[in-house]
Amino acid sequence: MRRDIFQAIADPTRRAIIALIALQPMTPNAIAEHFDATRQAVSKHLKILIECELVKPDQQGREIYYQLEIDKMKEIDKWLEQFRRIWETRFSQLDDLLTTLKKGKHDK
Amino acid sequence: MRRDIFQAIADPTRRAIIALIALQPMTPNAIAEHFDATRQAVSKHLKILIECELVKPDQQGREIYYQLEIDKMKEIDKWLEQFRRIWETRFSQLDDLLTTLKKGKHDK
DNA sequence: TACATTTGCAACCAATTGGTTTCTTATTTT
DNA sequence: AAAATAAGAAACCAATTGGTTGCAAATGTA
Repeated sequence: MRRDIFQAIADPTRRAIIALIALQPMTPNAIAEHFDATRQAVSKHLKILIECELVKPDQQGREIYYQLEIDKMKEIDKWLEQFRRIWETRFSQLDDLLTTLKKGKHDK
Repeated sequence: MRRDIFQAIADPTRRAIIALIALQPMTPNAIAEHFDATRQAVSKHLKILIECELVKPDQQGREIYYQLEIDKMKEIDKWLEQFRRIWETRFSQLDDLLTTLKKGKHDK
């Protein structure tokens, strides 16, 4: 079931879970209370997040705290790099254009 | 069919299409030739990409060139921001720790 | 005008997805 | 020891997905 991080963040509930546990680890029940989702639904999402190593379980007695592996998020950032390079180039081109226009205005 | 950019980039073929047309617009046939995907499959992916405004068609005679709306990619970057803030904080904390350790070493 | 090319669209299909219900196991609490 | 709580696992279901095949429309070429 070849699971990757891009599939993991495709679901809005999963993105909400990620944002929720980014700051502090939480149990499935605690997470479920924050949305109108059942504990089981949250559990299934967590399973997917664990599969692609975006989330790590931490058992504490009978409770399991799930915490975000923030470093894994850098993979998205890394993929974005190629596009960031493009939009920054375009921006500097626009910047050049504006500079040229400004110059012309002063010259007239 | 509430489509968003995160769903759009979830599919690996779609990510490949995005990367391919990022630099130069292409026709569906040209795109299809780059993968082992049929023209129709590519067309369906393009339809999804258009729906979430990540790609724009540009008709030129009987050919249609599809080009990436690079600005739309910034939405992902914007979403990542909250996590970037966290991993940068953690990094500077680690940095502080290393500085402290180094200091101790020099002091002994 | 007839033919070829490029493309979109609709119908269909198998696989996957997100969710539910039910059940079992493990750990607390009373 | 008995009851309550936390959570994973399995079976099931409707909706969506990625893909296919076949067809029609539009544009270009002989």
